[in-house]
Amino acid sequence: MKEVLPVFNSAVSIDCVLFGFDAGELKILLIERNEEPYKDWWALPGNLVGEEESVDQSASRILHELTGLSNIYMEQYYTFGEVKRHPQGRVITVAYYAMLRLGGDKALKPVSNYAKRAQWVNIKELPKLAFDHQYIFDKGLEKIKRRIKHLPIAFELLPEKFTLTQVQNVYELILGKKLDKRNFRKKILSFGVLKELNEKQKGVSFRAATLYKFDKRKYAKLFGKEISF
Amino acid sequence: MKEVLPVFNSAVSIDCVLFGFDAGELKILLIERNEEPYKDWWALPGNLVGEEESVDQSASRILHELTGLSNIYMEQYYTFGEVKRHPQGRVITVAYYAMLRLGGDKALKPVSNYAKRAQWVNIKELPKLAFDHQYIFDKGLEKIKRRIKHLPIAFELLPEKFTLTQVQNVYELILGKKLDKRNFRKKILSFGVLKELNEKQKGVSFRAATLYKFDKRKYAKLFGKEISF
DNA sequence: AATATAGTGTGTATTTTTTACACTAAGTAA
DNA sequence: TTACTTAGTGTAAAAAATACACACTATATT
Repeated sequence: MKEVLPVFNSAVSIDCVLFGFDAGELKILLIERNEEPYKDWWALPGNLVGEEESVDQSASRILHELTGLSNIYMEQYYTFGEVKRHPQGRVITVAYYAMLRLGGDKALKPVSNYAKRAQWVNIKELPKLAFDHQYIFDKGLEKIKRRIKHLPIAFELLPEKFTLTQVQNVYELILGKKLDKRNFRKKILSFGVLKELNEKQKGVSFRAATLYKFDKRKYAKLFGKEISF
Repeated sequence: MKEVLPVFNSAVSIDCVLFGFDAGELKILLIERNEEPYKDWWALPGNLVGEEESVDQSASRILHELTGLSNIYMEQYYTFGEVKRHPQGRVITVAYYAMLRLGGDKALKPVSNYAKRAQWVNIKELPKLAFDHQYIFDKGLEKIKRRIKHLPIAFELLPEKFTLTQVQNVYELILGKKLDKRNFRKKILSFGVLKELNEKQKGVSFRAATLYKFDKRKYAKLFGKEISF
């Protein structure tokens, strides 16, 4: 089949902005490159799209290779196609983001050979990034800001059981501003996707907060409805 | 440079959903293909991305080739990357939409050779489309539905001078539902981007409506703010 | 000249949503 | 027992969204 259509015009890659919430900070996963160009620079995890995989599959594969995680919801948000964005040739890149629960257990799996190592980095302390990755990240952050106002995606960053204060922290980190506690709670509970548990936070040296769980069934029904913060 | 990176993994194309409003109907521009595959089928206008143009430039070029129009705001909304979407090989396509003023004067320019002809078609009466173009269109329509609730992009479809009823018609066609006249007017005027003119509609056999103009300066300031319908 | 027709243009009351704002309760640690 | 720290709660005011109906005006028709 390729005989008919082989106008080589570009390679296609995927880049992923993987958000994680840890120790009260919003972080993304960066890799330290082990190859030219930009050897030794930090970059968003990414790779070329395989010939036998869709772009969505490619994004999942990259996530899996880096973290060992599967079945994570990833959302494509933009395709970056400037001619000169890659110094060694034409590469158009499709950007995805995902929100990950960083359980202490889920350490990163061995990263593939194109990277020396991978590391979670606070989004407020990002190093200089390779290629146009800073720009790709900026657009991704904008995207989830808009997104979190309409859908409660923030829960995907939290452990299975969480306190309302934790949820509020995530919102504040993503939106970059303080929210009123009472109004926030009213609103977030009004979505009807949180289940209060008969359980309290443990190991804190002050009054323990009630734990909540995220009700995936009800959450699914929310898609399509619009909600705002 | 290409020596280093020539992993051919896909061709990249652009497909455009060009919306126009004409004779009270919401239409898109379709072309009738003159080449295999899907010869003689209707399809969204599209083409391969050139090696020396960004994907945005490519979208503008395609629009220009088809309509002779330049300087139209086009928005990229999704990239479709299923492996089998093109029967003759791997082609990943980046989809854009634009809203066009269909002045009677602006007839379509000669279409490029890959199409026999181009035609505006009511979105409610689309023929069977080539490739996955029906799906690409569906996603585009969803996108502008969401978009029009937050930004008054509908004006881009209207002639320079228009009546409030025309604006309402566009909204109703895009959203696919009736809106209350009084509430609609209140809302649309509250955006502060419409200038009332000292002029009335002409050539109608009933009470003539007041004409309005769209204030681009104020419109620009709206970006960033959120507004809803 | 009178009338029919078809779309224009307008206001108010009700409900819902958003915002602003401050204190008491509970648990831990000293 | 006291001091400390975070959890948890309600209400009033303002703003936004909704529901709803009739008179006006320009033309065409008789």
